[in-house]
Amino acid sequence: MNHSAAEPRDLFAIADLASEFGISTRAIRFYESKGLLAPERVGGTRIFRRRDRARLILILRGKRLGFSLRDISDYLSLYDAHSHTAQVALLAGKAEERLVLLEAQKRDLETMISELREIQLLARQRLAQERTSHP
Amino acid sequence: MNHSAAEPRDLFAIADLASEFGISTRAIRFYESKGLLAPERVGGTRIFRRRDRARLILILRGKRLGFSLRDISDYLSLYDAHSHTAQVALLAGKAEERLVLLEAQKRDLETMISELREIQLLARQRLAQERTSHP
DNA sequence: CATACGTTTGACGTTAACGTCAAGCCGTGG
DNA sequence: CCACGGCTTGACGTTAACGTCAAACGTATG
Repeated sequence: MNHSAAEPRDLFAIADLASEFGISTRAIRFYESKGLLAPERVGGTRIFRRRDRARLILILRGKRLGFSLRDISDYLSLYDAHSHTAQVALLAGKAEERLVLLEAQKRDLETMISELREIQLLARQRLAQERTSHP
Repeated sequence: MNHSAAEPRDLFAIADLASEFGISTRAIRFYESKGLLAPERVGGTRIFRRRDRARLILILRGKRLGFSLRDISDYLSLYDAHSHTAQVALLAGKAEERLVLLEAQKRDLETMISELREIQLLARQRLAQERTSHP
């Protein structure tokens, strides 16, 4: 019997992660070149462990949030132990700024959607009008 | 006595709009080159009216929302009368997609902020610990 | 052994949305 | 008249985040 229940893998090739997250191997190598990842090597080949995979997940979340790789790099370094409170506060500040932005965007977008709905309504009315006037 | 109460201006130079909205004149010319604006000309000089100014406001809102100039162009054309319902529906779709995205981002960001707060808490504790162990 | 596959590095290309000159036109003030 | 400020077009530069080859290597397989 196995000591582990789920037995999650610990070793990944670059293509494994690429396909799992729907990104290119080029992107992953690019992140490494920017210092966001540091997989081990066997010969020349990159070997990724769960830790690297976790970092990649954080990277992708950061990207979804619209942060630059530079920002994400700073963020990741907070997970690497010796984070200074000042640094953390700074990043938390950036995150909150962006949250405020997001909320404003959401309002803008809701405005936009209702404008579109109104235009749509008018267009539909126009169509109906044309049909009744050209029978 | 004037027939208008507020008497809003109707003619603007490119620099007026640029400074009003905190963008460059280059940007405005760029938007025109992409067909998003079509100010009148007096000689060679662009003259913007309220209508152009209104379009610029829509452009900037679109940009805040992360839409490409191409998307914004489509959106603007909806205001130019003959919008087809299909087009409107398509853009409303895009807007809603993005709204869903924004809501997901907001959740992601809230997660991120609480992570940062936690890291900050740990860092503070570590600092306090160091102070008591090195008096 | 041949070939096929996955991997590597390196170099160059790409896209969007402007920024940054450069050179020239135009009307005004002194 | 001449300088000045604001406007014009045109051309080239910039940045981020990869994409797209190319050439070479290692290894597993028939």
